[in-house]
Amino acid sequence: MDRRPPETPALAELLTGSCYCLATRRASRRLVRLYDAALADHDLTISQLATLAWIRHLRHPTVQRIADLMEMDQSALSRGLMPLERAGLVSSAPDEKDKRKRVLRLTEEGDQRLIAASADWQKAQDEVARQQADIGADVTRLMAGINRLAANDG
Amino acid sequence: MDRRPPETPALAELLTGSCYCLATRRASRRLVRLYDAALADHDLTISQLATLAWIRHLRHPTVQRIADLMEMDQSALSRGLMPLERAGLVSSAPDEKDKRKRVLRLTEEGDQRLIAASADWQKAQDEVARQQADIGADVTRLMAGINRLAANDG
DNA sequence: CGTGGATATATGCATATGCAGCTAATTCCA
DNA sequence: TGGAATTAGCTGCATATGCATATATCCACG
Repeated sequence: MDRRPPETPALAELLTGSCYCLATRRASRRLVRLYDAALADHDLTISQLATLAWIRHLRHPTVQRIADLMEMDQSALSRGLMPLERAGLVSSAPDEKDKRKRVLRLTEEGDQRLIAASADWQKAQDEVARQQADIGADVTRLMAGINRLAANDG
Repeated sequence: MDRRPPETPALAELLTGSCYCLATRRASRRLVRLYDAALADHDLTISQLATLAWIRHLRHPTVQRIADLMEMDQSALSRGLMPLERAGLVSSAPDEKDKRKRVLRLTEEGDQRLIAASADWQKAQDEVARQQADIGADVTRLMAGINRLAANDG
């Protein structure tokens, strides 16, 4: 006899992979594994690479500013910076004009590691595009939809 | 004067949001926040809801089997089960035939919480679909592409 | 009937994330 | 100008994840 309880419509839908949240997270996990592996030689994760890139890009990079740009909680970024500072890739100093803020800066090594790793990031990116040429359009469409959701937030 | 170093093509691409990995992860973070908030009243995360749903669905749910289905590392699921067992929503017993395996089971309360929470999951899912009707197609396309990537793995 | 290889779990270690709450600094306004 | 409201950042707490590794089983083969 089958001891499994009867399915409900909602549970059935959730399990068939049609939950937007679960499906997207799954895709995210796969890609992160792929990109992280591509960057492993540089001892950087894709998240850390992005953080370094933002610090290099901005005129006046602070924790909150980067967190906003990466659309993540400031506390998460704050913690994410720790291994980078520990590794000597990022340094920081309080802002002269606003002592609450912490102004970030890439060290010489941080800059070099970022540049070197970005070449392997490009390889991973190209490889994904090569294997699945439409993915760019797919991701673009998904982000457009997601952005519309966010717009309704406040 | 502008102290920012010159951009490289790769870094420029990475920062403009065209990194498949970062874009997907960002979308994932947003959706997780949204669904987790929708489930907060039930003290469940979207991840925990999925885990409970799989346990309820399978004839013979074990850690590895569910990890495979959710496409995540077995150790991650193993840890994810802890709060569920601690909360009394899931119980387990060693498999009679194969003592290495741990057979999972929903408790009465686990079953009730799952059913109750799935109604709110449906609300979140419907709300997302309502605000962005195309998202289903977007996610489907993305997953199809991602699945093609995975096929090239082994 | 061993024993080596494969399988199922768990743990140590590290990053990734978010929320709540705390402190310091700044800003705004009466 | 002085206190309220806001802003930046941090820390405590909890889950989410993956990799490497240790342990217990199981299984197939000699």
